[in-house]
Amino acid sequence: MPTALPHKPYHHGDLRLTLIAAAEAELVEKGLEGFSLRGCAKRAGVSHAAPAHHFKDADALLSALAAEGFDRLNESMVKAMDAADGGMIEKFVASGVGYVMFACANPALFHLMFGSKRPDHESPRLSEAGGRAFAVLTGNVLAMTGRDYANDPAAGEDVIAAWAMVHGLSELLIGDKLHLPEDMPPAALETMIAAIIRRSAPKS
Amino acid sequence: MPTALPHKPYHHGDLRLTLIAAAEAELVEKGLEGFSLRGCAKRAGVSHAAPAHHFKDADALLSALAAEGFDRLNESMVKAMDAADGGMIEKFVASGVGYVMFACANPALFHLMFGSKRPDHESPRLSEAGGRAFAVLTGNVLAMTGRDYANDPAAGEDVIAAWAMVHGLSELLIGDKLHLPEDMPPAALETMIAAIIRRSAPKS
DNA sequence: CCAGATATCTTTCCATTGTCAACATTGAAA
DNA sequence: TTTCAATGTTGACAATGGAAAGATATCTGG
Repeated sequence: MPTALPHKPYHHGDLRLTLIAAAEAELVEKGLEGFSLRGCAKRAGVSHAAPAHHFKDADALLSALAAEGFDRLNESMVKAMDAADGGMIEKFVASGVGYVMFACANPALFHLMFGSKRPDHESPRLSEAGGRAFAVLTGNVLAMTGRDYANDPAAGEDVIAAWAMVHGLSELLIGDKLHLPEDMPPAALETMIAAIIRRSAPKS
Repeated sequence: MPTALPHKPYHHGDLRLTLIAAAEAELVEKGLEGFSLRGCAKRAGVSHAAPAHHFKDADALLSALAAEGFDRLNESMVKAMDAADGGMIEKFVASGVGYVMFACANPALFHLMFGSKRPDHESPRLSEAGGRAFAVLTGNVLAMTGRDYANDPAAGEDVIAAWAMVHGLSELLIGDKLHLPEDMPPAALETMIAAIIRRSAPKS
């Protein structure tokens, strides 16, 4: 057994990553509206001014967290898509379900990613992560229609319709706007979500 | 006594209504994240503590503003619907376009209404105003299908799909996630929105 | 018509927050 | 070893939401 209790080191080690994790915990617990940088510092066990050495300001920390969120959204879509068996339509539907399920599992993070101006959405890290997630959906839609995104205006409409459907569904579910039966089993919910997303599939 | 309906203040004229208007101006200028109660008071020309006599706290003021927003959303949908000529499908599409256009014209307010937990969404004033707007969409969808909302599960799916589509479209447009051509004329945008909403119409 | 009573507004005060500046500690390069 | 940049800490500041208490205008009962 360690005889000497380790005196808290002056330097944390990897405060940057710890702060991002702390920020997510803070976000989940307090919501974006109650989010506090000092709260994150406290969770990480450092003084209130320590984060400044890793993030320019509170919004920069939220930017990093949002970017991680987009990575995980992307992962959720790809995993669901790969697990789906069936034709391209089913892969498309599955990726959409992955999108919605990510939102439902991470409402506060989703809100940060899509409903807040605090993260710097122009930053390369963030816009590229968002672009990758967007590309999954776009790829699936275009694979179904065989259209040319760059030249065929209808292709853009296909993509927008599909994205709007999964995104709107996510927002309404998160915001608890749909008054679904309380006793609805998760499997039934997922089936319903899939059915609705299937409606937005381009009719080739 | 000229009027008698609500309490008529005297000092300021009607600080309650003035504050709601000030809150909207503050919201539009600073966004929800930069919204400040003291800023509202300054706009209204009163001391920073005056609002407390009309609203329990800042969130209560935002609740009142959100409720007004739902009234105006409702109005936007009904007006667009009434102006549309054509069958029920066109009325449905028009009301959806009214929804999206309201969102585009009032992004900050829309964000307050749907993307914030600060307003008390359980309050009767707010939930009833939201219910009225929801009912317009529901009514149109059911009128198209002739389904029974209470008993036919597919009816609920029709409604959710339609709402998710218009709502998702609104969020994506507001959030500037769709990289639409800069030079796109508003009329073309509206046409595209209508075309996308039409996809979500139940196929009876 | 007058004297509380009441509603409205102001001033003052406090805790919390984000950010800045100044200082302390550490590990690593020179 | 010495220096120094990176990384922490403490202390200060202004802005904010909210509470408390005083000031003032309007209403209401006599």
